Amino acid sequence: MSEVTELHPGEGDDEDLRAVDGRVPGRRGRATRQRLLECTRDLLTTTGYRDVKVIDIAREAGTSPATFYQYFADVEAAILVLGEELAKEGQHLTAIVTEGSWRGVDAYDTSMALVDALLEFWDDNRSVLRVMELATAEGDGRFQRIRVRLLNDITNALAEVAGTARAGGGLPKGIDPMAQAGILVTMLAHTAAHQYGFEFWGIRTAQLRAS
Amino acid sequence: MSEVTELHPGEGDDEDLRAVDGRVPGRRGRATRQRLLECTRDLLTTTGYRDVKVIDIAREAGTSPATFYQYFADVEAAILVLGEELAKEGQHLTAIVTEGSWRGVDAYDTSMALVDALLEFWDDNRSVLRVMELATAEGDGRFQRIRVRLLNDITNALAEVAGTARAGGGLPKGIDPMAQAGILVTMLAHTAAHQYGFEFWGIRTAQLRAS
DNA sequence: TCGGGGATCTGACGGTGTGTCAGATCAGCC
DNA sequence: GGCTGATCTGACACACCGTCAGATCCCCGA
Repeated sequence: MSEVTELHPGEGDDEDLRAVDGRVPGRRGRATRQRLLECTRDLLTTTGYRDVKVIDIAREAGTSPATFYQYFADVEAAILVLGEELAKEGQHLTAIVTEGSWRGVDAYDTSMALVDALLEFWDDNRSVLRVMELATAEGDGRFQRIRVRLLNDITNALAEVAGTARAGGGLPKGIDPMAQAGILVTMLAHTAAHQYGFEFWGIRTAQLRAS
Repeated sequence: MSEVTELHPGEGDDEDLRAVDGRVPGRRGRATRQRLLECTRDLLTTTGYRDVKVIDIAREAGTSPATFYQYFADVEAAILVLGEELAKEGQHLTAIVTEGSWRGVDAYDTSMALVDALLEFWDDNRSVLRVMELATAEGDGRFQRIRVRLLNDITNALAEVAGTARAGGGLPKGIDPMAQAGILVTMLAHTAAHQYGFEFWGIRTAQLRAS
């Protein structure tokens, strides 16, 4: 559990990304694809999800719509990839949980660090994440899977800690750590999203977490 | 606080709904408008938010796109109205809080009733509500206002109860009841949305609420 | 250095959806 | 029946979608 790599065996370093026709893109192609992705993300923060048009992404990226379709089936597919990137990036958060100290007073600091990092992460990527929420809620399995993967990394780590704490008598038994951690994360996310007295919740949940 | 009506003075019985050109619709017009609204809701449960097209709504309602635009500026405007309807309907939930008993063992039952009602409400209207969530997150003030109004009715009631409980020493002080209730509701909503062991959370939050 | 050939891009097109008129249709009333 | 305002819609100009075939670019071997 100390290694961060190789969590999803079967996938290579890079996803087997391939253009629409099944070809494996070269350097130039990957660059274009990346540019497209970044423009998608930008537009997503600028414009509402419903108003993100392929043509705008292409224009922004200095290319043509046809090129976009060379790499993505539709806008959602692009956002999906952005989500996958986030899932990877989110593993930094796991590190905080696994590497931090959860003994005694340290637990509080670790909690705070986690909450801060979580909030910052969500804040930086809210535009993508909220689409993920919607798509998941609408039953889109692809997004659902990524969402679960993203949350799972954090959740697993938390669950482990919670398990330890429970063993020590600090936490009540019979509470599914998964569900608990999942809700906690969602809660934090929404706290961040809706700006309900930040500090307050940061502290409260931190205390809760530290049990 | 025993009356349910007249919570928003200044608004008449019906909103001053008027067609695109400023006219006040008659009987037929209102019927068409309503039909359009229902079809919008239907399509929203059937199709993804991004794929709800005016032309489909119109077709479904047995009318033409032009007619739709007679009553709504765009699809979002229609959904907004659906949201307003929900805000009104949601006041039933308030009744549970204000009219239920919060003394002793009864508090548990009341909690359960509230949670059940809340979950059912969210479940029945999730398609509209999740659009509200997204639009709110995207900074759309109109949706944000409705969302707040909807939550506020419940939140206010809960906050009052919480205040009472606090006076009785059952709850810790220093916790903003607003924030608490708000999060609670969001939490429940997401619990419902993502189907994390329903029963479990129902019980847990109920206990929490009953302090 | 100079092609050759695959990788990459794009113009162009048919199809669908948008939003707005002006005019057609309808419903209630004298 | 015929008038009048309310309601609806055909038609249009415009925008976006998604897909080709072919143009362009770039790498690599000779």
